[in-house]
Amino acid sequence: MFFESVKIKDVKSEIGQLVKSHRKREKLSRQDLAEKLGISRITIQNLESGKNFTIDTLLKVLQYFDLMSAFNDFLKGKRNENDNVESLY
Amino acid sequence: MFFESVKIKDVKSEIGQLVKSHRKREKLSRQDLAEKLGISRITIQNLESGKNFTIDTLLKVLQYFDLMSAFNDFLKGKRNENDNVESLY
DNA sequence: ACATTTTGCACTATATATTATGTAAATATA
DNA sequence: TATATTTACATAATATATAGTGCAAAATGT
Repeated sequence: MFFESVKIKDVKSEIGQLVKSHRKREKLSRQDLAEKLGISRITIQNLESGKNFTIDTLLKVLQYFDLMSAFNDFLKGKRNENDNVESLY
Repeated sequence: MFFESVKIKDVKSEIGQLVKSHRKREKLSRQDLAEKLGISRITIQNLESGKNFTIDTLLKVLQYFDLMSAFNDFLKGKRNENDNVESLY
């Protein structure tokens, strides 16, 4: 019995799908979204197609689609989990 | 009445704190962690101090601290939420 | 107190993310 | 079908993330 591990490549692809899903939902072309974020359409293309990209690029996109606060909460939760591990015993 | 918005800078700082928290918990120096991930201590320093960095760097760290799968689930959840919005009505 | 390790912050060099542009294929629209 | 728009994939130039190094300050351990 073993568990398939999620690969870094998989997570980058998942991010790409997430962005594409939200972009399509608002009927925006990559060019449209890029202009709203002040970046180039090539960067959106790279992000959506699983290439490497910077955290700034990701956060600009999450911010535009109102996902940044949820992401921040996710991070806080994981930090608190960790901080409280030994204090539980 | 208004809500304070989370800034991109804040989220990057939160990531830095999360990484530092997990690293300290395992009593690793930045050099130690960097070697385990095959990157430089400078990159860990930049990540922990709120500078810009790449998604590859973040995912290597999350993978090491067993947070990558949870992050992937977070992304999947946000994609499914979006995909199901209009099909609900 | 002392020695050792870790961290913070310079600086420089290298690797690569980002941008701009062009072109062909794919998709959408009339 | 015909037209317009979007996307995929190159190339080349620029901006910046990453890496290597040195050194002083801070933290840690004995």
